[in-house]
Amino acid sequence: MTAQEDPDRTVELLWREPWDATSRQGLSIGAIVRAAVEIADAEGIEALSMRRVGERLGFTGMSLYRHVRGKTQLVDLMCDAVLGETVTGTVTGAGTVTVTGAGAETESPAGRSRPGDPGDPGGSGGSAGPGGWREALEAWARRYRALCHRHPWLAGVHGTRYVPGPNSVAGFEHALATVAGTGLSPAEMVAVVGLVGRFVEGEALREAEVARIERRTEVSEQDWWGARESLFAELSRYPTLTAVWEAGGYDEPEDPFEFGLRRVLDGIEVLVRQRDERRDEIASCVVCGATVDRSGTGRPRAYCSRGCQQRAYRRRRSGPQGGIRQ
Amino acid sequence: MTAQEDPDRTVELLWREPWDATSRQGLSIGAIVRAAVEIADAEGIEALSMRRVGERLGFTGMSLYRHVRGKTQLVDLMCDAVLGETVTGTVTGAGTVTVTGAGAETESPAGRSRPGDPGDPGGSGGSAGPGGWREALEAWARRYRALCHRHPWLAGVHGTRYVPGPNSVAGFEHALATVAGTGLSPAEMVAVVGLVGRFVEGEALREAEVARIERRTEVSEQDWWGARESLFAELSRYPTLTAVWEAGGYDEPEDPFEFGLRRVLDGIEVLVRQRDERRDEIASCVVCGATVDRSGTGRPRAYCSRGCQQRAYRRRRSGPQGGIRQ
DNA sequence: ACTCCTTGTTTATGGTGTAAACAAATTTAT
DNA sequence: ATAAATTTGTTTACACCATAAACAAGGAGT
Repeated sequence: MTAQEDPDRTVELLWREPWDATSRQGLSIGAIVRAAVEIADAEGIEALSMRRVGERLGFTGMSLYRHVRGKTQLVDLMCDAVLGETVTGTVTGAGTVTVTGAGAETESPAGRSRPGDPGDPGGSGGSAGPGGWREALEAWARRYRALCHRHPWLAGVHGTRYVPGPNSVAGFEHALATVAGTGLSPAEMVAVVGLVGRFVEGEALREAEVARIERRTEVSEQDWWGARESLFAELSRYPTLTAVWEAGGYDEPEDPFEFGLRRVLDGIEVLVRQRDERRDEIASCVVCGATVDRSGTGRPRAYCSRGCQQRAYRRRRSGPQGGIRQ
Repeated sequence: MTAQEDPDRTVELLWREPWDATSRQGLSIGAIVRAAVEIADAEGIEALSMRRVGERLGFTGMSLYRHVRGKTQLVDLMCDAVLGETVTGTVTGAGTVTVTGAGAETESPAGRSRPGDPGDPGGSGGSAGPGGWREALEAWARRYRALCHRHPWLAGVHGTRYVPGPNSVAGFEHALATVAGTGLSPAEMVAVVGLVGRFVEGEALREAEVARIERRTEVSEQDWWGARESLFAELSRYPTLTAVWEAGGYDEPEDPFEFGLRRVLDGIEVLVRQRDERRDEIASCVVCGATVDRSGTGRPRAYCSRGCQQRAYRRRRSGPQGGIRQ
């Protein structure tokens, strides 16, 4: 979903509006989002319609439009609501989803999770010392996957212009912290987190689809493929495929998530090791590339001079080149 | 899409039916699929409807149902049609898509590509000697990505029960051949190809979505994020994110595809090297794990005894454990 | 000439998101 | 207290969508 219209209103809703403020006749954003999540969890995102949500709450479908701009915005809110789940908490039951959306400035008592909190989608702890980044990043990936399992529609809904809410950003912050101090450049850190995040989403998407179809058609993946004899008859003309098949390549398949995650993390580790080698070498200015004095103590300098520091600042002010995404 | 109903009919259509057989009043499967691809290419998959396809051909929407079971089957056919494109060929123009579906057994003159053909979606050449697997696999990934660029709906439509057609299988065969002879186990070969394939699809999905939204809303990704000042105001409380931002992590972002592909291939290379080390060591029986005699010459044995070979055979006969997917 | 089959059309059903007009109730201003 | 304004939910309407079912017309086989 894309929040195509009025993303600023979505930001407002996500970050500054109290979701539990019930209107005169009892409708509230929190209730709407919660009902929508319940429907999507139980029957899939394609079963989610404005009418369904409204009627579940005892209203008409159109009543929602007084609180929410439209369906795409509702989905945006659903995403962040769900991303705010405590990792250990129960999930899809009626009203279990924590959708408190109290103001960010006001330290509300029933406040939401903050970056670094054990309750954020990132979970506990940052990078646990040098070399600990891998365990932490892997754990983050697994928690994210578990979340996608609990809400099978989530992975299929994350768009490129998804407006990030507090819970989404908290998770991203945690993941970034995970690879901080590895010697990766800032851009590489962002890329690493994005890569792992999209990997998880991709795999979760498959897994969710398999589960959904198996439930709907009541025929397992294995049975379905086993019944495709008319297809297998055509496959004997492909030598490599046949060889792989006959060598038992499909008897005990690798788990796609486990296999993929290991490969991706291995690939990242290769990069980290590369950067690690150069960490102690001469640093270069981020702007002009000139060598930077290493005083040996304190925070290492990023710029060779005040001039370059200022140039970097001006460049930043002109706006980002790509979106901030999880 | 899932081909939920009557997949055997889809197999029939993909592998054995001639698509160019025009009926009395001029409708044919080939024409239908071609028109559908044109619409989806030009206006996105969400603009594709049975009515649109029918009317583009001068018929009603219902007329299609005499040739195609329903929309999901049509999408399945579209996939394989598009997967059959010559890599170098032109693309989205009217009628350029090669959707010849002549029989597989009969060597039709305007026949489709075969595994290993330079014209298959896999492209030319298998693994180019030892160590060449990486270049070949990378090239395959890039071709697949290019295909997804030409048909932005493709990546978002590949499901787990997608019925593979001849072009799809040819591409898969090629990719498998790419990693044959690396010392990977058959199951690992399948997993590697699946990982890379899904990575490409995932990235292509994002790229397609960005392009689609940018075209529809006429505001670039950069401009859109630049306009989210009300959001940025909230972000200063996240220390790592702020640090990354201030260090210029978003000034020159890594290209997600290039970065990710390198990581994934690096990760695979780690695995390949692991297997390579053990290649010359003592092999173990695939079934019972016992050591296998290495005669030193000829094809290395996979089983320790005739008994284990037979057991493996019976296990294979009972059907596959997972689907064959690209 | 008669029947059967193929193919395209018409009609109908139940679903979707949401714009616009409307009605009631509460809040605010006077 | 009274009137105006605002909020909030409802009704109606529109333009789509996939597709089931009945129907009509033409060709092929006998």
